[in-house]
Amino acid sequence: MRPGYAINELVREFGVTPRTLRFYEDKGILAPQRRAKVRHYSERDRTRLKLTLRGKRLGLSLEECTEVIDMYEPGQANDTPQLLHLCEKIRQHRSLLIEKMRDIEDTLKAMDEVERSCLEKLLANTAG
Amino acid sequence: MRPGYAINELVREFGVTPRTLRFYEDKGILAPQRRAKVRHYSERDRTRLKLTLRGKRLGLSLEECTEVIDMYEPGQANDTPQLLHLCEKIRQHRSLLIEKMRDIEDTLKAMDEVERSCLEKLLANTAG
DNA sequence: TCTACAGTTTACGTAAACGTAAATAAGCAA
DNA sequence: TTGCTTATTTACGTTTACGTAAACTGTAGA
Repeated sequence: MRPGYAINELVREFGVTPRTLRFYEDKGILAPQRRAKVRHYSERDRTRLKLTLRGKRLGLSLEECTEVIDMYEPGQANDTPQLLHLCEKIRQHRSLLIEKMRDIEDTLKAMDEVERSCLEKLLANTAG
Repeated sequence: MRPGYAINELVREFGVTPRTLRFYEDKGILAPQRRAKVRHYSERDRTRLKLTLRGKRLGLSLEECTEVIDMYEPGQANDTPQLLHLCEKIRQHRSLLIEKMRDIEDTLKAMDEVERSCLEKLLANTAG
């Protein structure tokens, strides 16, 4: 039994349903081997799943997730035009991520404000 | 003409369609006044729209967005149980945001790696 | 060998977030 | 007032990302 994962192992580890894994397979995100119809996921599958779920948490669509994953697995992009194209895609995704970062920072600041005034009111309540 | 916004002003400013604004109205996110059937959006509407779109960029559903917005507009939450509940919601949302933050940082690091190896290859190409 | 059970396939269903088309109404310019 | 443009309403359509039910299969244990 080579290192690999049954469907239910990934299901438990990542808190998704089997349906989700099969759906991702349909979409070409995962490509488990079969031993008599039964799926066996590789380390690479697990990584791609992890990256996909991370992308989803950031609001990416599955298609965008695969785009990002494809950037991580440049495979054989060795000629100059392809490398330049990859660089450009990286630049774009990075600026999107930085925008999200700013969004989060702004939201966190605002929430700190709300919490502060909330605590003040609570203090006033216990004092009164 | 009091300070306010026509539907097309918001449409242009935020790059959404009128349909989106009407949809958000249906969902109770926006509540423009009417002058003979025509919508006029207030400053508050504009702010709520802005916060909604920010939330969407972070992968929140519209329902989650309204939850967050409601936190910003605590209105009259003055009794202790409500204030405590608000504090708890803040705590939860904050931890979600921090998780997203980490996701972004991890992704950025990985992308930096990919870019570096990409630039190396490019350099090798021009050198060869 | 029987069976319980985990996994698979097929296919229709669903919720969210709008898109789009058609008919109607309102505002504005000449 | 006519004509054009913009806004509104109604309602069905669409995409994404799965959920869910039904029927089948493979396999490990009693």
